[in-house]
Amino acid sequence: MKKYFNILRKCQLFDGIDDNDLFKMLTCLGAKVIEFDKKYTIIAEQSKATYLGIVLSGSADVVQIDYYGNRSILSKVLTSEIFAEAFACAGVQSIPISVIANEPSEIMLIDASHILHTCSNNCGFHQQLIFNLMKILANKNLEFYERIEITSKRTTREKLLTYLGLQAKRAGSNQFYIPFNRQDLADYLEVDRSGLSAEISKLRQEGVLNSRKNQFELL
Amino acid sequence: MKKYFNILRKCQLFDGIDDNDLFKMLTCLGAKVIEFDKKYTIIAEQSKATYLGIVLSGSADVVQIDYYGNRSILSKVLTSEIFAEAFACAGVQSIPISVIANEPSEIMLIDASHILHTCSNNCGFHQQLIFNLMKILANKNLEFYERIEITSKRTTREKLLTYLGLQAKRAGSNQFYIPFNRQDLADYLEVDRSGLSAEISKLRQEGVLNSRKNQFELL
DNA sequence: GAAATTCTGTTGAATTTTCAACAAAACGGA
DNA sequence: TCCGTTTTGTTGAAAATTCAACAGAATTTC
Repeated sequence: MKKYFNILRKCQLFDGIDDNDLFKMLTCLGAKVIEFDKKYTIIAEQSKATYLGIVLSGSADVVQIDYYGNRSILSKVLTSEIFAEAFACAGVQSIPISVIANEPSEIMLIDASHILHTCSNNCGFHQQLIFNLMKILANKNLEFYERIEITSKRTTREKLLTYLGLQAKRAGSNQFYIPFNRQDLADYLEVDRSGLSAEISKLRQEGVLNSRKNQFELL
Repeated sequence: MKKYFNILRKCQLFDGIDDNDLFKMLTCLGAKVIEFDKKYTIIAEQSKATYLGIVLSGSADVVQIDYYGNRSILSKVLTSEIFAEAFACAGVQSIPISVIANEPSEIMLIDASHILHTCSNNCGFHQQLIFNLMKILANKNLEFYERIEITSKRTTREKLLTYLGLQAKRAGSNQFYIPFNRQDLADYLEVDRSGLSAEISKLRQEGVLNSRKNQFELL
C-alpha cells in the first residue's frame, strides 16, 4: 500500500490527513487495489453504488451508452483523481454510467459506507473525509456546468471552439494538448466524428487554429 | 423567520436539525430573506460565489446565456430546494450561471463560509450541515447525469422522449405535468422551440403521446 | 371586457448534422 | 521491417435542425 502514498497524497479525498494516519485509515476503510487492462470495465452500468474509486495509475473514462449504441464520454479521470463518488454518496440503487479503463490502470476501491458512517473503531477522520468529499462533489458540479456550456452550443464548430477556448484558458497558453483522440472528443462534444474531423480541417484552412493529432494551437 | 419553518424543515440542508436549534442556527448563519419579482435576478453571472440560496416560496431557474444570446436552462429550483451551493462550496471566483426568479419568490440567502467554517460561538451543527451539503451535492451530480443522458441524444424527438420517459418514471404514471412551458423546455433540451412544437405535434399524430399545454400522457 | 402581450403551432428555406463508405496515415506487435 | 489494426480525413447523400416570419390561442393588464 505504501508505494501508492505519493499518489494518494495528491488525491483531494485525503487533504488534511497526515501520512501517519493514512495507512491506518486505508486499512480501516477496507481499501483494495485492483488492476485493469485497457478497455476493461471498472464499474458497470446498473451495478450497485457501493464503491468510489481512485486512479492510482493510468486513467479511465466515465461513459454512458444508450440503447442505440451511441456513446457519450461524461468525464475523464486521471491519476490521483476520484470517480463514482456521487452515486456512492447519494446511495443510488443502480449506477447510470460505466467507468472504463483507458489504459492499463491500478484502481483503489473504497466502500463509501465506510467513509460516511462512523466505524466501531471510532476513527477521527470521518469528518475530514466528508468535508473533502463535499469539496470534491462541488468541484465535479462545476465540471458539469462547463460541459453543459460546451454541449449546449448548437453547431460542431461552436462546441469545438468553446471546448478549445476553455482548454487554452486552463493551460494558460494558446498551445496545448487535449486528452482525447478524435472519436473520444466527438463523444465528449456529442457530435459526429467525421463531421468533427471535417470541421477541424476547415478551421485549419481558415487560419483559426493549427493542430497536429491532439496538439492544438489557437491563432 | 418562524413562518418559514414548515418550508425549511423540508429543505435537505437542515436534515437532522431539530426545530429548537433551527432558529438559533439561522441567526448564527446570518440568514436573510429577500423577495424577488418574476424575472428578477437572484444571483448574477460573474458575481462572487458567496451565498447559497433556499427557495422559501415561488421558484427559480438556473440559466446560462452565451454571447449569441442563446439561453440554456440548467435546472429548475422549486420551493424548499437549494441553489448555487456548488459555487459557494467550491469557492469559485466568478459564478458561471445566473439564477432568475420564475415567479414572485421569497429567497433565503446564507453566506456559505458561515456553514463551512466553524464559528466563534462553536456551534455544534456545522458537521451536520456539511454532511447534508455533501448529500445535496451528490444528488445534484445525479441530476446532471440525467440531463446529459437527455441532451446527448442527437434529435429533438429522442431528447423529448427521453425527457418525458424520465418524467413519467418519476411521476409513477404515464400522465404527468412538466414544470416547463415550450420555450423553457426547448432551452432545457437544447433544441429549437419551433422544432420542438412541431415534433410534439407529430408525436401526437402518430399516437405516441397526448398533450395539452404542460400536461403529457405517454401512450 | 377589451386591448395588449405572451405563448404556441405551422411552414419553407437555408444551414448543419449524421451516416456510410473508403483511403491514407499512424500505430503496435511479431 | 512488415503486416494487421486502429485512427483520421474526405466526400456526397439523406435527414434533421435552425431560423424567420406569421397567425391563432391563451393569458395578463388595465
